[in-house]
This record gives sequence, structure tokens and C-alpha cells, in this order.
Amino acid sequence: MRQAEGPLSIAELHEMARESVPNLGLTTVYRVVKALRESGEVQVAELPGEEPHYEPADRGHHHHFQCLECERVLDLQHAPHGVLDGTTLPGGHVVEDHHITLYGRCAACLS
Amino acid sequence: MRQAEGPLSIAELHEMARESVPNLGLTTVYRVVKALRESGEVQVAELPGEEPHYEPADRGHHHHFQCLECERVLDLQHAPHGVLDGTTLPGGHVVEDHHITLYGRCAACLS
DNA sequence: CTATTGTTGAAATTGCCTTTTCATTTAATA
DNA sequence: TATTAAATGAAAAGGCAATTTCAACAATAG
Repeated sequence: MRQAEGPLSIAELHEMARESVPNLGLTTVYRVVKALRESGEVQVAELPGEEPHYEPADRGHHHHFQCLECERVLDLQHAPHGVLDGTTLPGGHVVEDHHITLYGRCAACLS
Repeated sequence: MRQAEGPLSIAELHEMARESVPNLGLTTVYRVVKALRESGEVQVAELPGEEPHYEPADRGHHHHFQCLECERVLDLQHAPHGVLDGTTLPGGHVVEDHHITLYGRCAACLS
């Protein structure tokens, strides 16, 4: 997980782990991820329309970049709040679309 | 759907519709939404960790605000790219957290 | 070396959301 | 009014990710 460039889905973790442990079961991946989550070492990254992805909890706040082609999710070190579609990011990734969701308390819940 | 302040889940649509048609079935909601999607009148809004939400397709590009308390999702007219947590948005909603996902082509897929 | 405890993976099970099926009701048409 | 076609809702079935079960397999202790 630490080697990855971004948060990984269970399927991706399974696939990666199988490179060193060819007949590792999916069950074990679920079990280990669950344990790591409960111990606080790993956190969930939710992405629109994707299954949960997992990343080490010690990565601070950061944003994600998802490739429209391979669907991989990559971390972005420097939060590009003002980024525009068409921008080329450091690393050579080209932004074609973006989704922003803000969370908080709505006026109704505050009153 | 047009009356709503943001994209609605199937469950929310069902609940709302039941106010005028008390014994409307869930099935019908699914059917109507599917038809409206196929006719292009309605589009899907994917939100991290949520079931798909639906909104009229003629709403241009905009961002969403989700209340951490009631979980409702509200539209944001003016895309607040530079918004910071702690900001109070027009309308009185207070931003406590935000998620940004960028989509595009990664360097690997471009080469 | 044997017994005990803990892991593991395959398959079965659960839990959701969504779609199908089908008998019934409603609406439209002749 | 009689007939046909379309729409509806309840229940069943599907799809899929995640969890549980359970038998086989280590690993360690005695």
C-alpha cells in the first residue's frame, strides 16, 4: 500500500499482493484491510462511483486524481484548488474533468 | 426533482413522491428514473460513499455540498474552487470538509 | 512428536440496491 | 360497453461487494 501512488481498491490490493503471494485469497485481503482500519493504520478514501479505496492513514489531507482511461487513482501532493480542466499537472497528468464535494452543516441543521 | 435543492437518491425521490401519491411503489420510481436517464432528461450525480443521486440534465456544471448532519446534498451555483473549510457559504451553509477528485488522463496513459 | 492455537482460502451466506416477473388495475380505443 | 393495451406494485430474482463458515494447513508449545 505504501508503494502505491494512490489509494487502492480491494481488488487492486489483491492483484498487487498476488505478485508476491500467487495464491493469496481475496478473503485474506479483506481481513487484513479490516484489521488495519480498526487499528487506525489505514483509512478509507471514498471516490464518486467507485468502491472504497484504502491508503495509509499517515498521509495528510490531499486530493485525488482519477485517470479516465485506466481508472487508477493517484494522490496529489499539492491541493490544486484553482485547477481548471485542460491543465497539465506536475507529473504530466492532464485534467479533463473534476468533481468537488463540500461537506459541512447546512443552514437548516445549524438553526 | 426540479423543486429539489440538489440531486436526489432513489429513496429520497420515493419519499417525496409519496407525499402526493401515498402508495407509489419503489419499482415505479426506479422505472421512471431509468426512462428519464435514457431520454437524457435526467443525469446521475455520483457522490463519494453515496448511492447515485439524480438531477435534471439541464443544470449546468456545478458542485455539490453535502450536510454532515442530515446528509442532504445541495447544489452550489457558483463553483467555489478556492473555498476553505470554515467558510460560510452564501445561504448560511458552513463548510467543514471537502473532497475534490480530478479526472483526466494520467501521464502513463498519455504516452 | 503430539497437541493446541491461529491462519488461510474456497465456498456459502449475508446485505444492499436494482431489475424482473407477473397478476392486477387503469386508461385508451373501438 | 366491450376489448385491448399500457402502467403499476408486490414479491421474487439478480448482481455484487463484504462477511462468515468451515475444513485444511501451518506454527508453536509442551
